[in-house]
Amino acid sequence: MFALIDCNAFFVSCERVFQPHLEKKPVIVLSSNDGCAISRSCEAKALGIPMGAPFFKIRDIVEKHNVHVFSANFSLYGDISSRVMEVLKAFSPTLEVYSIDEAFLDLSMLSHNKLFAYGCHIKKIVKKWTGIPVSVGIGPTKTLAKVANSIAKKNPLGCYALLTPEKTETLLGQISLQDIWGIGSRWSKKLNALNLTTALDLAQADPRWIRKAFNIVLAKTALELKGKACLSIGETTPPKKSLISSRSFGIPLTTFEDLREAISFHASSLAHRLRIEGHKTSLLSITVRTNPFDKKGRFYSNTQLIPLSYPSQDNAILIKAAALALEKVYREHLSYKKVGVMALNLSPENQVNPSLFTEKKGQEHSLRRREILKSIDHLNYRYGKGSLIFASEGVKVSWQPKSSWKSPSFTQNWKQLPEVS
DNA sequence: TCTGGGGTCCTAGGACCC
DNA sequence: TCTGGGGTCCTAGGACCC
Repeated sequence: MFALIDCNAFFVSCERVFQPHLEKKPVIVLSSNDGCAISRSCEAKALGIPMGAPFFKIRDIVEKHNVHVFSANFSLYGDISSRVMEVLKAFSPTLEVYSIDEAFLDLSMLSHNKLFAYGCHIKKIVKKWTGIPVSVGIGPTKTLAKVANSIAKKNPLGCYALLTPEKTETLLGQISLQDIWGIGSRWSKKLNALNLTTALDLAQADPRWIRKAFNIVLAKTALELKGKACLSIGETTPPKKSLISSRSFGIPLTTFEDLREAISFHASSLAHRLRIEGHKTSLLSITVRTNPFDKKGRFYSNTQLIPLSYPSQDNAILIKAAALALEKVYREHLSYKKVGVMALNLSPENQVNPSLFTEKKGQEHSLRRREILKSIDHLNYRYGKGSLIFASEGVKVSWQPKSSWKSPSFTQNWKQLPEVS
């Protein structure tokens, strides 16, 4: 049996932990650049603010009903998330952190009649120890635990266990396909066209036919709905396969120099994250694009792959490669809205695979580089992010994303600790 | 005026190998 | 006139997730 623990309106709940006066009030958290609503309290949902709504489209509701608005504060949410996960670890030998606000637990050590009470207990303890409200869904497969969780969200107890095939069948008959984990809008449309509309329809379809007509992913979902577990619980988090750093600009940029600064910033930030994760990259990819929503301007988007001659985690190497690639995709007279850099082909940093052409001198050089980069990381850790940067990143930062309503870093910065008077 | 960021997996097609 | 079988790797694109 699996349990899925999902934090309720997670980002909003994080803000509420440190600002309790926000309880029972409509609250939303915006995405980067204050773009879209990505977390809503249930009061905000009740006002008709949809998930992912662009802020300018809901501004009227926000002003009319005094909705409290926050810019995303991801360092705070990440920190609260790890506290929640730490608490959850105590409830099962196997915990899989699925996302910033969700985790699966293996509960196969419990007998069926104890599951529901155990779920309620988990909910109570997490709330008490972290301040975060969660919902608990329990089922014989991950997909069914997800279904149970969506029911738990509407249940005043915040917990629901899907234990018998009869109950499961009745419920699946009432759930439409697009509400099932792993089935998005495209596939549900295709399935509807084939006369499959409820989760039960898919559960009763022949998985071999699904495999043929669609793919292996959907066939597994169908089996999972039937109660046959195809997805196991991951005991360890597998190493990352790619890293991305990208941002939309606060105001559109046009000049090559401005874009190069933004690209350099992302390349630099990737190099730093690679060192933290203990990885090197041997393939970079940069992407530039104009505003896809701009009806008047011509939409332009382009990507360039850049193989490196050897795996690296050095800011200077990544910056140079990315800036060179920018020359190939940059077009004049366009208003760019976003750029990003991706690191691919990751390998462990300690996997020594010296270049055929690297001489002894080169080895010494790379040792020195490693010390320099270590010092940079240390200084930025001690004096704060961005204290020491590469000049190519630019000092004025023309592309700063908007962030007008960010809460203090309550748990990461001594100067911003909440005060009690 | 104003529309996020960071990931994963699968598939098809092309280029290449012996 | 007649031209194999069995593979791998890479890339782009499409779908999905939170």
